[in-house]
Amino acid sequence: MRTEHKPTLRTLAILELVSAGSEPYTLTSISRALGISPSTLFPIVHTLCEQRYLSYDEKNQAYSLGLKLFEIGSRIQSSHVYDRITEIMGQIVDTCDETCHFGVLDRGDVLYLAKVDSTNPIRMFSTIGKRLPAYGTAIGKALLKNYDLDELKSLYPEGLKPLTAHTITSFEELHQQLNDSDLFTYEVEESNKSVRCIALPIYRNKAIAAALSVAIPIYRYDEGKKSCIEGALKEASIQLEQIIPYFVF
Amino acid sequence: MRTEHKPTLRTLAILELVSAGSEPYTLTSISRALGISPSTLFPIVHTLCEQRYLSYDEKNQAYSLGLKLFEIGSRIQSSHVYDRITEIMGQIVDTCDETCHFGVLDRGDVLYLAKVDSTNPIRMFSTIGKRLPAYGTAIGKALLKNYDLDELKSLYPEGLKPLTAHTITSFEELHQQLNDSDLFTYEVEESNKSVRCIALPIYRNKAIAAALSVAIPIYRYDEGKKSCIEGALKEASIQLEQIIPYFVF
DNA sequence: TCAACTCTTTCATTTATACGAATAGCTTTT
DNA sequence: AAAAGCTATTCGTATAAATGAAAGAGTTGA
Repeated sequence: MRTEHKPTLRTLAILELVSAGSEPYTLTSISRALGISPSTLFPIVHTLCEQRYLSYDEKNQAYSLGLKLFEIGSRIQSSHVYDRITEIMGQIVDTCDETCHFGVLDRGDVLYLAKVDSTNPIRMFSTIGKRLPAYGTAIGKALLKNYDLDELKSLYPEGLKPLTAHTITSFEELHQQLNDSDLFTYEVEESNKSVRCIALPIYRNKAIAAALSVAIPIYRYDEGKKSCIEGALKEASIQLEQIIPYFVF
Repeated sequence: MRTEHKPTLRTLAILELVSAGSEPYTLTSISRALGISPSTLFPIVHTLCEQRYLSYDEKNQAYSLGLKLFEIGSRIQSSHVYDRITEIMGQIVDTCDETCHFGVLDRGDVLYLAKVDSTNPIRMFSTIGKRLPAYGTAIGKALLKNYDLDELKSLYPEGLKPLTAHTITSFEELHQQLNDSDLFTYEVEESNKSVRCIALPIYRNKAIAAALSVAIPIYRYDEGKKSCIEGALKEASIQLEQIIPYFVF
């Protein structure tokens, strides 16, 4: 399993570069950014345009992200399983009226796949596709729950960088907290100021496949809210674990 | 502009194949589907896995869609412009309480980029990323408005296939209807039974860049509803045309 | 008006990939 | 229990892509 394919790497590097940047790129700016000569890039970029993975503005000579990736990416969201997940998350929001997230672990980061927010339904999906270091979030801690100390250290070779003043930065403290937690994991202003989170893992075949979390503005938090959320999360996790065998993720 | 790059085409063909199919693929099944030898595919597919564009289930020896494409695809939805679009669409829904769509023309199809539905906010995005032939939808007609007869014919070389019993299947009739419409375009059960649609184009530099539509169940439709929707659509289009210069699409 | 600059595009040679044949591991069939 | 299916791999050679240099094409500035 030590095979790398340079043409594919080049193609993907272009897509990532263009999708990450807010400014459109020219062929030469892509060349500069990737350290690949324009003559190499030329046919690749043209093919990407032809296949609508990139779009080219002839007037400004600028490449930007095409619609194909949007289309392919949204196929995950169009699946029946995805509908079921947001439906189940909706029940939590109906009960507790707080924002609910669903995410998976991706190389040490939480990747947010779904979000339901009761107070502003129009902007529902604004954080979908975003990522945060797992150690700094409740949902991430749920995903890291079964990691031992060495695994944690190898996941973050550069250490635990703080996201806020409250972020856990010691591997030992993180591991201790993960060990101490039984069902739920918690976060107190560790990724966002003035926000608490409660999360729990979703299992598939006795392994953690995903996690669910609820975020609460700190001023709205009390013991009643906590037990309401924990009840709703537990109930939702039971339902999710019934459909999760069919997950793509 | 006649340059094609086979390695890139192969890479993209794999991504499209795996993302389109509901079943997971093996290396050999990808090989069969694309007519490319497994030994060629081998390093490409491994690289795609390494970069998380594909994921590999070692137990079942099955490749499926990785999370990277979801991540990149959702970057369009995370943009500030996208937020603004859904916000403006939300105003239409607040006024008329009917489902609102936003889409662009993509090779003869409407590609739906955004949707706001007032009655079932949880399943908001279920049709995003989907596509329909433009000639069979109000939103598509808005996008085709400035096409002349020859352009329409070359866009659909295989003719206008009916989606329902009411779909327009004659190029002449379609072109006539596009010519007759002044601001709004209409659809009466041409793509979905029991659904009417009203749409209008969104302009950027005097060219049609996108379109907005509202769908109404036929039993709920009357002249009052029609004028309410047309007023809301017109108002929204003015706001959209102010932000549309910054569109990626 | 000319020159300097940016970007895209082409071309011949070096360099890397693509292919079929063959190997090896695994599961199901006979 | 042997064989006939699958599957993922590896290897040597034919073939195709990558590269830097150089040429167009268009734009900005003096």
